[in-house]
Amino acid sequence: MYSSELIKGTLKTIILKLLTENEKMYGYELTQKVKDMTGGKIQLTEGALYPTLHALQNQGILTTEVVNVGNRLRKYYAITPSGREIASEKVNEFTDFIATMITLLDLKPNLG
Amino acid sequence: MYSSELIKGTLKTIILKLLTENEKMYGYELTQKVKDMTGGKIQLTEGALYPTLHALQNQGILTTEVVNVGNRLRKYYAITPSGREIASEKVNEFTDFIATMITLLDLKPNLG
DNA sequence: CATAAATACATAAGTAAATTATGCATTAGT
DNA sequence: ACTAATGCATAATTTACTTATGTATTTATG
Repeated sequence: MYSSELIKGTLKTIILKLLTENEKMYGYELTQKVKDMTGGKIQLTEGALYPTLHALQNQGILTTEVVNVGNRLRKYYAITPSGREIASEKVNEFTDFIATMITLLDLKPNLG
Repeated sequence: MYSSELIKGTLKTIILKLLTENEKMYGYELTQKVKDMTGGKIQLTEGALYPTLHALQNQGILTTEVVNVGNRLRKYYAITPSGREIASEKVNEFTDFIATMITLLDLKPNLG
C-alpha cells in the first residue's frame, strides 16, 4: 500500500478507465479488480468509491443497472459516450502528468 | 496546469528531491525551479509550500539559514542526512506508484 | 517618475477528496 | 456455530491542499 496522499486524485481516472474496458462493473468488483491488478498495492476504500460512483452517475458520466444475484443486489455501472470522452481526457492528463514528474524528479521507471 | 487533485501528495517528494540535488534552496527559488522545469505545468503555491517547509524543518528533515540579500531576507533550506533517507524513500515510492499506475491504466508514456 | 510586476516571506480561512467508522444483509468457508 | 467474504451505503473526521490576505523590497515599464 502506498502512502495515501499519492493515490489521491486518481480514483476517478481509475474508475473511468476500467469502465471503458469492461462494459459494466459493480462497486465491489472494481475494488477487487484494482487490488488484483496492483498486487494489493492500491485498494479502493468503500467510503471513497461509492460516493464517487454516485457523483459520476449524477453527472451523467455513468449509468446504473441493479441486478439481483440470488438474494443479494448488485449495482452495475456502465460508462456513457460523454463519459468516454472524460475518461480519455483524464487518462491523457495523467499520462502527461507522469511524464512531467519523471522529468522533474529525474526518474528511471522500469517499464515492463 | 494539471487539475489540482493530481498534484496532491507530490509536494514533499518534489521539495525533498530538489534539495538532495541542490545543497540549499529558498522557497521562492523552489517555486521558480519547478515552474521552469515543468514548463509551467506545475506551479507550487506559497500557501502550500511555506507551511510544508516549516513542517519539514520541525521534523528535522530540513535545516534553515537566513541570509540577507540587500535589504531582503532569504531563508535557505538544506536537507539533513535523515532527510536524504526520507527523500530516497519518497522517490522510490513514487516510482513504484507510477509503474503500478502504468500497468493499471495500460498507459504508454513517451519517455524522452 | 509613478506604477506595476517580480521577488520574498508568512498565515488564516475555506474546500475537496480522501480515510475511518459504522451499519445492514447475504453467502461461503472452517 | 462462527468468521470471512461479498455487496451496498452513509456520516464524521482528517488531510493536503487552494484562495485570500498581509508585509516589504527591488526591478521593469510607460
